Amino acid sequence: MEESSQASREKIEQAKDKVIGAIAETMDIYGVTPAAANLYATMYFKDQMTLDEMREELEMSKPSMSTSVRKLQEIEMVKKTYTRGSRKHTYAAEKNFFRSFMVFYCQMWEREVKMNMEAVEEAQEDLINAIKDPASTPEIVADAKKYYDQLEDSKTYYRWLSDLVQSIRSGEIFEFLPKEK
Amino acid sequence: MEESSQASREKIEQAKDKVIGAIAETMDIYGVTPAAANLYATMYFKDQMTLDEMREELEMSKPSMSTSVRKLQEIEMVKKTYTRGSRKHTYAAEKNFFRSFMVFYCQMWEREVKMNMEAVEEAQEDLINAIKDPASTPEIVADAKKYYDQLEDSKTYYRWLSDLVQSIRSGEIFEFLPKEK
DNA sequence: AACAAAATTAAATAATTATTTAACAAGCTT
DNA sequence: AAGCTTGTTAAATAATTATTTAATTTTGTT
Repeated sequence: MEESSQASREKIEQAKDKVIGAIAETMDIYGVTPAAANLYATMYFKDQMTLDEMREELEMSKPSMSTSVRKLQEIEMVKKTYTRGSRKHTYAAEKNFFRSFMVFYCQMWEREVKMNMEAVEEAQEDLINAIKDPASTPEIVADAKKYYDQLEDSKTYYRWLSDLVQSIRSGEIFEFLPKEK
Repeated sequence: MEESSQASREKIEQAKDKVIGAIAETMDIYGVTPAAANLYATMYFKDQMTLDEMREELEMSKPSMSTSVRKLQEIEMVKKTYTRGSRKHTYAAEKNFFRSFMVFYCQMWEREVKMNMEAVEEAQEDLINAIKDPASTPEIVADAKKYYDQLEDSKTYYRWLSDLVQSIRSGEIFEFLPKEK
């Protein structure tokens, strides 16, 4: 053994690896590839990294690191950092989980609300046409009304989800559910 | 044309298809296969369905319907219904999106909190050992402390997420963010 | 402007995941 | 209990997605 302090260094590495493993494993939630999940978890304990350092540390190809970083930037879990002197690009992990939560879920929920609300509105138009059409039998009208009401009901949910997004974005939610208790 | 009311029937089908398409498309969020997503969206406009009706309607294999239904049951977006008389199993879609939201996200977030909290607690133990170890150099101790504090900070987020789950489960959140405005 | 280094894109391969067909097991009905 | 219907499991195939190697483009330095 060249130095007894090496044992402590290893304990630290072990500790980090436990957390890196857990974060990477739960990151499938965020719809990222295993490479991106591992990368974020690794970066979580680093100040900043270049693509070559990532490749070295994860033992993966540079394009894989490049696409992973881009994907992580999209959901704002990684930000580009400007380091003068070095001409390599440097990137840093967002370490504030609250911010990651906000960006990721708000983005996702807004897409869901937008897409589904649009479809619902269009569908309701069609249903109204069927209801108003004099050629429609009473049975058809009843059916159309039933679906119309079901869709109208679903809008309550989409509006609520939209409100939730607003409340997270504005930080209002933390008045109701404080970060520290 | 055998009956002019057919045009209205078609308008209704068109309307449903728009919503079915949108729901199925946004359901990748819930980590289900395309088959399961399509199935749920289709069931959303039906009272209840048997496996054979699903196979017929989606033009897919019965085992595919069987596994899709099971997956949807796991996240409680589909429930088994008991229909006397028929010996075929029948299933119904959960049509209350609030309930689906609750079950899905609470389940997911609880898993994330549990896994990551456990890893963090274990890692912090290791770090304390490194800090207390007399063989550790001052540099090692400083490093270990830095990581310890970072992990301690992350616990604030996990506790908050856990509170959010509680608040959704209990319905308390709807006092702050009402369903209808 | 020319060169070198770094990053990205494209094409090919590898790995994973979804779906189907075929075999099996469980559940009713007579 | 035998036989038919329904549902599930297992193995094989198909489709998709992730990753790599190779080629190209971009960026910065001299």
